[in-house]
Amino acid sequence: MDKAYSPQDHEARITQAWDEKKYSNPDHLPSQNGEPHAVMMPPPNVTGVLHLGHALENSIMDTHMRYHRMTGKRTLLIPGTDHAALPTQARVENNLKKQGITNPRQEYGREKLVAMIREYAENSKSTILSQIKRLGTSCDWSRLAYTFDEERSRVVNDVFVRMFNDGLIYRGYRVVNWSIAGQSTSSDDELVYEERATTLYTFKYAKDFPIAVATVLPETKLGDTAVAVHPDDTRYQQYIGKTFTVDVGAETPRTIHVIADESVDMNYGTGALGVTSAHATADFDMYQKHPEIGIIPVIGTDGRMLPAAGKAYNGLPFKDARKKFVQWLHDNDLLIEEKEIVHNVALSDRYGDEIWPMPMEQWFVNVNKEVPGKGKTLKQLMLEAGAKITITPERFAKTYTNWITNLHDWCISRQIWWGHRIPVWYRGAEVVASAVKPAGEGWMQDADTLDTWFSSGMWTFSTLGYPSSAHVKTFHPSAWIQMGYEIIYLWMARMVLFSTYVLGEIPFREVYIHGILRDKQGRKFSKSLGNGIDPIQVIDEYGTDALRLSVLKGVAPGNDSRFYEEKVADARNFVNKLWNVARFVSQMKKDETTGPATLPDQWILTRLHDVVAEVTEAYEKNQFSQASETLYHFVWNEFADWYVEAAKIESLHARQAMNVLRTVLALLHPLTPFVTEVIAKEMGFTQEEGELMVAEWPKAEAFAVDHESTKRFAIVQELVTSIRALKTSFRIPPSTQLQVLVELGEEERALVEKLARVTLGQKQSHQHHATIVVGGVTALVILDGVVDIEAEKQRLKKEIAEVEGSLKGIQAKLNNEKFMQSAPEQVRVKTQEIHEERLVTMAKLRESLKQID
RNA sequence: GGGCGGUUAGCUCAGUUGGUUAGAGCGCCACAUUGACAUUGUGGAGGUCACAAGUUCGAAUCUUGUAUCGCCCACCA
Repeated sequence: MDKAYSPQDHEARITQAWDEKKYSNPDHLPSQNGEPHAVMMPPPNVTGVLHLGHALENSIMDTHMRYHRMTGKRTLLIPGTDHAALPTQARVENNLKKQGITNPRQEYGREKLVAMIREYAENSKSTILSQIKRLGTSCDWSRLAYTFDEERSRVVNDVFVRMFNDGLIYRGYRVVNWSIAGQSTSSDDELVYEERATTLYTFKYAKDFPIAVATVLPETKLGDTAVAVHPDDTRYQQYIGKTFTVDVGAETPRTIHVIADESVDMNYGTGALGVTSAHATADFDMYQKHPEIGIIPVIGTDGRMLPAAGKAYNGLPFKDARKKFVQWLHDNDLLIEEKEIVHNVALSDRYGDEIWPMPMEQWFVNVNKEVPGKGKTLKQLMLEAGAKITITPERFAKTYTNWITNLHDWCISRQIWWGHRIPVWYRGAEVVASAVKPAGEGWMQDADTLDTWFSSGMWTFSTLGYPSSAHVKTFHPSAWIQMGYEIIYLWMARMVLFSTYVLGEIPFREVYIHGILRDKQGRKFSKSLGNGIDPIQVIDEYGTDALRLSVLKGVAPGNDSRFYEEKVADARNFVNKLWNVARFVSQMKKDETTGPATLPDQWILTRLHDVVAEVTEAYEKNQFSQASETLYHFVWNEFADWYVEAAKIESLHARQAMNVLRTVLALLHPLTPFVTEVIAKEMGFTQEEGELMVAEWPKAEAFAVDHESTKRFAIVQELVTSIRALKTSFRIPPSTQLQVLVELGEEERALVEKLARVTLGQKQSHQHHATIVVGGVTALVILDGVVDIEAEKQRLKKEIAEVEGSLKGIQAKLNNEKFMQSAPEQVRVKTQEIHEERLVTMAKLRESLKQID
């Protein structure tokens, strides 16, 4: 074994070993009797390659999988990628635009552009898959899925047709979010909001119009059909129900209805709202309530004014129309006020341009219509299902419920080309939903494609060969899934929707929500900041095990965390520590590692009993941070610092070393799979590399608990630490062999002498000494000729003051009747024990001080 | 405007049902080249757990309020 662990020399080989063993495929597990335990990997988007967030996800998922696999379950982790319809097309188009192709769709046409996007997607995909491998993720590659492959497309079409026939998917004329740059709709959940300074104009439609309204988008006001006021507003009550004909400088006069609506805030602005039915979501809702007011779209999908805006405006870009209309208002003395305000602007998250509400014919999923045969709406089904899913941390359950409660119909049609084509066919007035072209001549398929979440929402069963049922039956619902909180709405909710509709069951039993990784300053990683870190580069430098450990340690579920190099370096050091412990153990003589247990053995086995129990519980609860911290501490501060040091003492050996190491490797394997595989093979725990992943999970009961030995060893530890501290405080070089008088058993004596570098019980007569009291044992450290007694006097006084302080608190408790009455027995007994021990310590320290005086 | 979360050592963060004198890593100070490891070892300094009130024998932990930072949602024209 090399002096230091070098991940670069081992990881590729171990990955290959895992590939050959195929244990990640449940059909190749040594035991086929385990309980099925399926987890679906959230498929990374092929918009790009993996970033650190994916490294976190893979670490979480794989640690979970490896633990459950070792406990004997039939584990299945399905890997995959997401074609990410609009985001991917946007990425490719934006790249082309940067290269000077201003209108890629016009330039290349549908077929050619789709081919270009496919090429880009395939490239990203293959990079992503190799990155997942390097992260050590034990997924079943034979079941690799892609949201846009043939199998998944078939499921998408099936489900669409079924929902269409059930009346849950409909085509409707409604206001949707339109991106001019992207020439497509966008769902409500994919808008980003930005605060921008803008001008708020207050004006009247005409001189004789009695009510003033305000707007930040004057050009849309050419399409106003009503003014809404609050029914209780005494200023405007007289006008409610009336109509006014106004000249807005367009070709034809406008008819403005004055309507009453509770949603109008009479204290805001003029207390009246100009209703632009066609270009505002809220206004469109009002139009649906009051259809008599009418709707006049004035802006086209290209961002230019429509003929309905009037001859003077027709064809003008909206920005020019804005100027022109404001000028007209000004010239006609209708402009009452111009005010600079900060306004929340909705932007397309992928194309970055302002979103325009536009009325259009689009496809929607109706969430408020009863599902045939279920007697409930999709919304109700989603709420019910949500209650059956365990979400960690719990607080996100509320987030989910709130969102579902406010859910609107979901616009699923997109006007981009990269994605599942809507399986709807038209011929004249006939409309048929079908995966394949209906029989007969003259059928035309809908030109639009489906929202990407329409396909990824079926991920939990589309990956299992649905609709053929055997596989679905075994592995659905998934046992567990992990995801970032930012996709609870986008993805989790949609998986619940499709699973409850299609299969009548929840998609997964448990959801583990993680936060996002930020940089050292707490900023999000982003392209524009240029603070991105390539996980593969981190792996190249520190190794996969170190990366995995560094993103899991010290992080609570659902919380964001910061990523920086020092953390990875720390994890790398730990991995190297483990390696060196193994190296030491492997150098021990074989006969030293068998035979009756020594005191350090009894102590470490007792500790191991507790550690196995703690770590198992932590993994069971997906407390990855807890598991890694317990193991970090045990391996470094107990196994290495005490047990291995004790093992160097010839008379004591360390017979359980192999046993402890074997157990530690198993416990650590889910977190640090590579180094543990290498060591397991080196030590002969496994026949071949790649087998540790199916080793049996350790059982706490396998390790004998010996409280008596633990106490004895604890005294040794405290004694050694105290003597070392004494040397430091008296500035005595550590190598100085002090004489110490103390009553101890043989094993303890050997340990203390070696570890504290002292000689026990040699010199009986002496002039002065320091006193150390631990666990009822008094040790006299002889200081003749080494240090002045005055120093010890000061040290003792400080020590006594400290013990006194703690005694006070304990005594107050014991003298408190209520404490004695109410505290549980366990706590009381413990407190009394400590009290007695402190009293003894105190007495001995005081006596010692007296002697000096 | 509504909802949620954070505030614990110089820094980054754990702290699972309330129970010894609140922990870790990094950083800092001092010491150490001892036969697994300098990707090291040993010892140490450093915290009134944001603040206030309350519940309790006992609060970092539960309740209420305040401050402050952050996130999400919302049709503020």
